[in-house]
Amino acid sequence: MNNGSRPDDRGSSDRNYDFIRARVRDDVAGGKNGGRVATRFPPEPNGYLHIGHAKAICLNFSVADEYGGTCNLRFDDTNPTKEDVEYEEAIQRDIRWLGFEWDDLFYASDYFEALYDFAVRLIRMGKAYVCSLSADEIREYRGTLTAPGRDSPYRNRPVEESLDLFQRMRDGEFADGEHVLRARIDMASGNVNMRDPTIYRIRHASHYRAGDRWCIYPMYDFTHCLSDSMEGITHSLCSLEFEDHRPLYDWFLDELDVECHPQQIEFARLNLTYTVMSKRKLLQLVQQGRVHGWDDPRMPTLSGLRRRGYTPESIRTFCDQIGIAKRNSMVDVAQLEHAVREDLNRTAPRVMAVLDPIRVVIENYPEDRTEDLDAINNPEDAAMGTRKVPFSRVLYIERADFREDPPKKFFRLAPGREVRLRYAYFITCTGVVRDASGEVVELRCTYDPATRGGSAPDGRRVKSTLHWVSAPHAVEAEVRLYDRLFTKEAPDEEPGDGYVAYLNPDSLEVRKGCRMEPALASPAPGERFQFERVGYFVADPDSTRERPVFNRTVTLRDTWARIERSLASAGR
RNA sequence: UGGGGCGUGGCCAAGUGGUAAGGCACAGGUCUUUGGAUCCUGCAUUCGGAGGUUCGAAUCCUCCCGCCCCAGCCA
Repeated sequence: MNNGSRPDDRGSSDRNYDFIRARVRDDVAGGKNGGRVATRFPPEPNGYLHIGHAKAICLNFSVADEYGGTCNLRFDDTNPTKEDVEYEEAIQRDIRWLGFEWDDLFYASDYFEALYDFAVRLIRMGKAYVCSLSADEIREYRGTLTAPGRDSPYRNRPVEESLDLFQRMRDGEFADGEHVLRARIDMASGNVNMRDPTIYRIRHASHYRAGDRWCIYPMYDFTHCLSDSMEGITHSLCSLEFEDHRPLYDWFLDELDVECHPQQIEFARLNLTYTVMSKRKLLQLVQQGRVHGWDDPRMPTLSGLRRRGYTPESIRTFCDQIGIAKRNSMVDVAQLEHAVREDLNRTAPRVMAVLDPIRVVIENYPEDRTEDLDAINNPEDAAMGTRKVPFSRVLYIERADFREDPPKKFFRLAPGREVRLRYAYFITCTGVVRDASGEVVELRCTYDPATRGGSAPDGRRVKSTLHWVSAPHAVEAEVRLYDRLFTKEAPDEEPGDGYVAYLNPDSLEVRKGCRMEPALASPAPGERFQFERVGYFVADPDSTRERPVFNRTVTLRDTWARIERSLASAGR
């Protein structure tokens, strides 16, 4: 295994063991499987990976890594009508991006021949039979949650007849739905999964990998456990809803008496506030055009988070912090945001960008003069060095950083007030210029030449520091401000497709005409920055030479916004 | 008396009979050329509820309550 090794990998650390790691640790200590650990991540290539999958990916790859084991990637591609190579490729890309590399790459579809043989063996043993009931009839015979089912009239079909029928199913002699192969278990079981489950169905559909070689396809329950077994998986980790399937998983492996019998262990899947996490709903958002694609930065998909500017490191840290347990839970998205902020604070270079510019003229600064001032690239990391930022007579600052009539606790620029321009000078506002409608369109200021670099020789202090951009040197850019996709914490809890009603109409705000320092002229797509005092941003692939485009990953913690809010609610 | 799970602070989550870790959030304070970051402090007399066992219970027993999953020829 060769994933990005982290400083805080378990092993020798003082971290707690979650119940799965505790179990693996005990199995290894007890010499089970010869002390070998083998896991796998088994997605169906029918959609894009999301942050919930990241939890499973981190678990499987990390557990293997922590015990010197292996972790495979296996595509559970047993339903030709839903799967596509586009999804397969996206899944591989996203796992690698997250920082993991699988030991072996497998496909359930490569096991079709072996799986067919296992099915034939079950028929010979009298443990499976071809059933010719219709889908509706099978449902009817299955009984209900509280009433036992009834035996299919085909349940005692002679072995030879089932064998013949199964062969002919494979040969394409029957139409979809005419027959099905069923395991012969117990129609009265309290566990509905054990009531003679279907293990093969006829599907005259071409498979994205197997082409038209097959017209019968194995079902998940049958395929999954045997695939795990054939791969020598020791611990088969999956989500809670498969708990009821474990007896069936075990039944197949026991009846077929295979060498390797993996232990299935279930854990709770991840739910995040203000988003939805089901592939079906995400697909619907894409298909209905409610977002711009699987990689829309508002999506909880890994490709969406990547485009949003999330780092793989921050997602891994997040997965580590939320833990693994069996109770259904809903993690606050603030926890995810905390993880990126923490990572980006350490690694993102600082730059100055004005998202909602207002002109500032420094009246006592010479018209034709330009200075290059030194700015620190990252105060958290001196090794990232410094850069030069041009300063001139005409600048832009953030419109929100000026108030003609400043409220209490507003420390920024106001008439007669002196503030610092970061890395530049102290300036004092001397007046405003209005347009015909009376709106302030320009600020007039003076600067103190003695404060070059941002500190006053006389020890004079100012209460705030503003970011700014020199107008003649500014790069014009587009900035996309993203917010949560839904207005409700748990849109998923709405019945049916009710979640759509809670889409946040303000989840995307496009700002054009933003002004940035020259360092932002031609960013590489995916390059991340902290716009000082504003937030973390990433260059979007839509960027062009003439017009860079940035996506807001997450805002900085904003104490002023909080004060403003409490001031407002205090009823002034 | 269908089967299978789960209940620890606002949100995650350790804890497995010896007297409630940690993270997020929140609230104060420190520091600061980002109202960022940092650092400090506070934040469950109590573990769904009620009984019981015990010197001692979130942990063991009994009963009760609540929530989630399962009746695809999906995974």
